[in-house]
Amino acid sequence: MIDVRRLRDEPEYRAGIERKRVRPGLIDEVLAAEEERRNLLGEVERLRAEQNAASKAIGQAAPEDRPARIEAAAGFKERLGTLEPRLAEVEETVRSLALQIPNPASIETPDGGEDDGTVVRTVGGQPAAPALDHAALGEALGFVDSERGAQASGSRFAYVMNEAVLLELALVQWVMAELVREGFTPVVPPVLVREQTMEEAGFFPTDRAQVYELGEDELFLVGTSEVPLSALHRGDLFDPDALPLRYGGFSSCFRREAGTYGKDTRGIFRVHQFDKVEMFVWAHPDRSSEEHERILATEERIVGGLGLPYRVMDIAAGDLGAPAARKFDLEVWLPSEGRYRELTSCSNYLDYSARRLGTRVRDADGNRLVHTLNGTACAVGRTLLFLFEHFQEADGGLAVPDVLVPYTGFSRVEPRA
RNA sequence: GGAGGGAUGACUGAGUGGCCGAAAGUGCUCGCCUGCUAAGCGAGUAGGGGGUGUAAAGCCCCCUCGAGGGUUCAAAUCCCUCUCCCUCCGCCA
Repeated sequence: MIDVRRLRDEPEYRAGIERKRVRPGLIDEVLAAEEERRNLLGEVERLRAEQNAASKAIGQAAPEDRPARIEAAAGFKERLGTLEPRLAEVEETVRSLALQIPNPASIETPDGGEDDGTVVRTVGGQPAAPALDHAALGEALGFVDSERGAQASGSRFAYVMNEAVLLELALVQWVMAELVREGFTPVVPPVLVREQTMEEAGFFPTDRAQVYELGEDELFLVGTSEVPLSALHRGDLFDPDALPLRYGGFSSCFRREAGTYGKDTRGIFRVHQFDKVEMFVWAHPDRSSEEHERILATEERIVGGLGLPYRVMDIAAGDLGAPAARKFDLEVWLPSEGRYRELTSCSNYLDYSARRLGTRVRDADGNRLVHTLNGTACAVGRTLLFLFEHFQEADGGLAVPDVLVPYTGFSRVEPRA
């Protein structure tokens, strides 16, 4: 949730919002509702003050004076009875409008939309396409069965099998070990959460269409472990030296992929269910930018450590998503498509999510909201698919990246006869 | 699934209708004391919001005792619903 006061008082804050895609007029609607709220609030508070004074006087009055005073005080109750519901209504209006407003883009974030991100750096080359693309290799080596997946669960579901599973487990273990070395606390979080958790994490109402819902139990399947990780410190008040707190969550992720019909239909590039190791950091508000750099560096160490060629993109304002103020993507070269595709991503939410969560840090001049950041340590399925192309060998076999060999116990998968 | 007990400030914990935003203790801050440290002594110390200040300070007010609603002139305290924690029984591993 945004800071409505800053929206009112700081032109730069408003400008950061306007650089994202916002429905015209929305901002002014919130400000108008907020002004009405404050006017009503003043009235209600004045009445309540009078009522409180009258009630207090009754308590101190002699018993024989009380009946008359009680009768006189009864009037407040009635007047408040009409004003308070109006105030509640206006407050709800402010809230529901404010929830629709995205976090302002950081001043460093480039202008524009999907195609306007800037390349920060490029690491590695752009190898030619191998004999089989990732989907064909997955099928040929018995790694992926999309057909049976579709029979069991529908399109965009797949069985991952054989050595691909061992590769997945190796990836998770290696990545987790790297994170632990960096001071991250490993977590396997709940993947079903309440609506409130979705909202406080910054996903509802804006991304509700992407989320699976279990109506019977009023629970939602998370699209990333970022959601339950954010709930881990809901309402907490930290001492400054407790920060930063770094968590590495491993979980399955579920996404409806609404609005992606016909996109990325081959293989397991875009599926409804995948496993992911996610970084989530609670940072002191003065130091979130350096934490962001640190998360990015960790992502580069992981992707680079696997030997995948990539480039780092500074994502443009219009492409950030509601909660992020700044975001870097790591795009890896996908030889079969001859272009870079997103593999990991890291965002700084500043106080956007922390405001709803009520997570703060003690500070010399008052308590402040903490900043939250998150980044993909390893999107397992998609990482596998890049390996299928980059580590494919001339005979149709697959080499295993050196860093994973200690975890797989084998260094190559032979082609099938 | 059934029965009961509980949730109070950073933490422990008292408080059954007005004198309670809340005893006491711990922690923390400042001061005193003290070769150093520990201990001791004194004072202060909840959060959020609105108003008034150019700003900071200050001042005034409102809300908050798990969450939401209700009763009452008045609720931490009484009633209802929800969430979470604990104990017992049953069921499953």
